[in-house]
Amino acid sequence: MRRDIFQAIADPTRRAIMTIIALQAMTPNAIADHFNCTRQSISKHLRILTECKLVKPEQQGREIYYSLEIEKIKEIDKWLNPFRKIWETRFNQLDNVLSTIKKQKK
Amino acid sequence: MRRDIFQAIADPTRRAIMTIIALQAMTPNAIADHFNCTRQSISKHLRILTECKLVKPEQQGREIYYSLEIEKIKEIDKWLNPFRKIWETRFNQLDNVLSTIKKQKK
DNA sequence: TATATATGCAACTATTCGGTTTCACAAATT
DNA sequence: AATTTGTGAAACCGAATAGTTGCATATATA
Repeated sequence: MRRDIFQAIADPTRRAIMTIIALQAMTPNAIADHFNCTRQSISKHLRILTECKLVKPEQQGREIYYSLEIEKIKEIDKWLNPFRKIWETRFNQLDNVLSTIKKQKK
Repeated sequence: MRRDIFQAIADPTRRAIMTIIALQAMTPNAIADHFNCTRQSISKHLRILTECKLVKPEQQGREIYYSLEIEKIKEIDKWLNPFRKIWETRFNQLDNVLSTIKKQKK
């Protein structure tokens, strides 16, 4: 059972759940209303998201409110960093090329 | 056959391949040297990465050099944007709290 | 207390996934 | 021309995945 954030966000339904509860915490039933699959299926997705800490359950009476653990999402951003550096460098290089052309025009 | 970037980066081997060829384009054989699985397995991963445009093949004689398509990776960054807004907002709110405390100390 | 509601868990199923082995083909080398 | 080298594709396999149905449990409500 691999269970890391990358595998978690691979599923489109789970990404959708993340988007929905980003705005406000919600119960599994309320979440399931947004999809045309069973509540149990959503429950399973929530378990996976909870296991890798992308989501946090909070019991309130017999209801459980799930909310986004925004800190965990930063890990994806962190993974992007080296690649971001590459595209920023390329952008700067393009910038240099453009300013060189500008100078030549002068 | 689902085939989007999120499913592509879900696999750790594929993420490793991306990191390796980020520095310089490489042939499948050269890439496979970094892993203890068969070249064919790497070839399969490269097919998936190519299909969703995260990687670009360039034939050179009988060799094929694979390089990173950095532009495509930006799509993940783009997906992160709404979440980034959330954590930036929270950071600002924390910042406000801190400056309020500071003022009170004065 | 009896019933309805909210939820998670287990068992099952079809499909997908990552890997291997085997093969085919084209380019380089002898 | 024969052989070696670099590569992709197909067939197969075991494990994982996403979904379902059915059940158990706990909290609210009548």
